[in-house]
Amino acid sequence: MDESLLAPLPPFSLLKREQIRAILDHAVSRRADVGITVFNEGDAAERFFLLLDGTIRVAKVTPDGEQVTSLHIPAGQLFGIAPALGRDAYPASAISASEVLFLSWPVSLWHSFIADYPGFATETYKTVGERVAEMNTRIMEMSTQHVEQRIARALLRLVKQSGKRTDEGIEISFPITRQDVSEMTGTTLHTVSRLLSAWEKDGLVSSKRKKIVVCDAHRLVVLGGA
Amino acid sequence: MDESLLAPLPPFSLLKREQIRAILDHAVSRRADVGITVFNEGDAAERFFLLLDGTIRVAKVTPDGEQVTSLHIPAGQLFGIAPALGRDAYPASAISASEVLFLSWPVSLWHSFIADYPGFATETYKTVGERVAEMNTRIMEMSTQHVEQRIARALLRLVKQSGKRTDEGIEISFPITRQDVSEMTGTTLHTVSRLLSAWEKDGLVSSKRKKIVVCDAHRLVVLGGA
DNA sequence: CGGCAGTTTGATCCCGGTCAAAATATGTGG
DNA sequence: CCACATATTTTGACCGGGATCAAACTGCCG
Repeated sequence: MDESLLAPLPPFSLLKREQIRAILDHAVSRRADVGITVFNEGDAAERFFLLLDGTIRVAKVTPDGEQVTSLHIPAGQLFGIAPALGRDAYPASAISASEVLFLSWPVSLWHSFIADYPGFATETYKTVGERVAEMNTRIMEMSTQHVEQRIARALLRLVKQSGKRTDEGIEISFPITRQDVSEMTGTTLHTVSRLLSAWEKDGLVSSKRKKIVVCDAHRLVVLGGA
Repeated sequence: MDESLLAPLPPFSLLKREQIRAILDHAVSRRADVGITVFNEGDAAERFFLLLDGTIRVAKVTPDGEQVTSLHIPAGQLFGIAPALGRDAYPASAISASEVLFLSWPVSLWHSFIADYPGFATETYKTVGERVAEMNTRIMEMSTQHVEQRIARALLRLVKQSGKRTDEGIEISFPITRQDVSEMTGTTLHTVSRLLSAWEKDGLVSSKRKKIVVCDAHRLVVLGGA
């Protein structure tokens, strides 16, 4: 495990090489296939995590078994940072949305990280702030917008966060089903399917099984409502 | 301004009397009538606040002027804590939902508060954590539940947070209109009105103009879905 | 080639939004 | 204290977006 992996990431950007080395020496690394649950909502928050590669889906399950995806976490970000918010249980589950590679540390180290490494706290809370802002926006969207606009925005968010340029357009870099999109937007896979079909006919997107490519982001933005 | 006002509040509970005195000496206090905007979404985050009395409504406005209420803040809590999350602008507006009394400090003091007063940071981030959890729940509700359940839960949340026992039941302690409830639940005042009328007929609630009393919380919980 | 996971498409229904209007409080100035 | 203006609430009629139900279709993997 090389220090240069962590050096460019926000939480560690202000640290010296030997500090990063010390942090790495305490880390446990793990790889997981797509669809693996890293931790479950309600579990005792015993570790916190850093995603090195892949995408993590943060979801809650309703009493009657329906999934609701509240957030996607791209490579390079911390996740499962319950201890930073004074919680002793994870408020949601973390599931790999692709093959993933991540590090983790016991929460007992959290306070020493904060104390010993300047900038670590600041940078961490900045990502918390971004996620709060994103959740706030989601709440606003769900309250006021129609399904079509919500799906358009959801795709744009994914594309911005983890899109890969291809010759057709920008592709979402992890496998994603209609069902997944419906869980992000509070609809049904049927509605998502109908909409994507229509958009494909218009040349807005192009999708295969578990794959979505946004061809005309600009028109999608318009659909989502300036 | 007396130190004993702050002593029992979470962010200050671990501090010594003279520390609280020092904090108070830097504070500006202000009173405001109902409906006053304390700060606006997008404003430069120059101060952070502590609500001493009353209730604050946190809201965003959609591009086309519709309001969405994302949170209610009860007396005793910090608000406008953008600096804690590394933001330089407020992500939402704060409007008084009743007559309010609050203190505020310039953000420049934030870091010294954190550095000088043990427990202040921890307690602050704990409330952030609670709000994140609440927003998460809101997102889940909006995704999966029907209007009736959402309104039931919204009322229960308000009643839990700032309910006052009366002989009829538990009363929401600040003036609240059908419109307000609709902005919390992403519906229309018409639907809220119809529902409250029906519930009143069933003896679940009792409401006057700008006033809602929950008479049978238990049955409301059932309506909201275990 | 059979079977499963994911997708598409059609038909139908109903919750809750929208439009419209009246009824009821509250406040204000004369 | 009354008359009028304004804010809030109530109620009815109607309609449409999107959920639900149902069934067929299309890769893809063993």
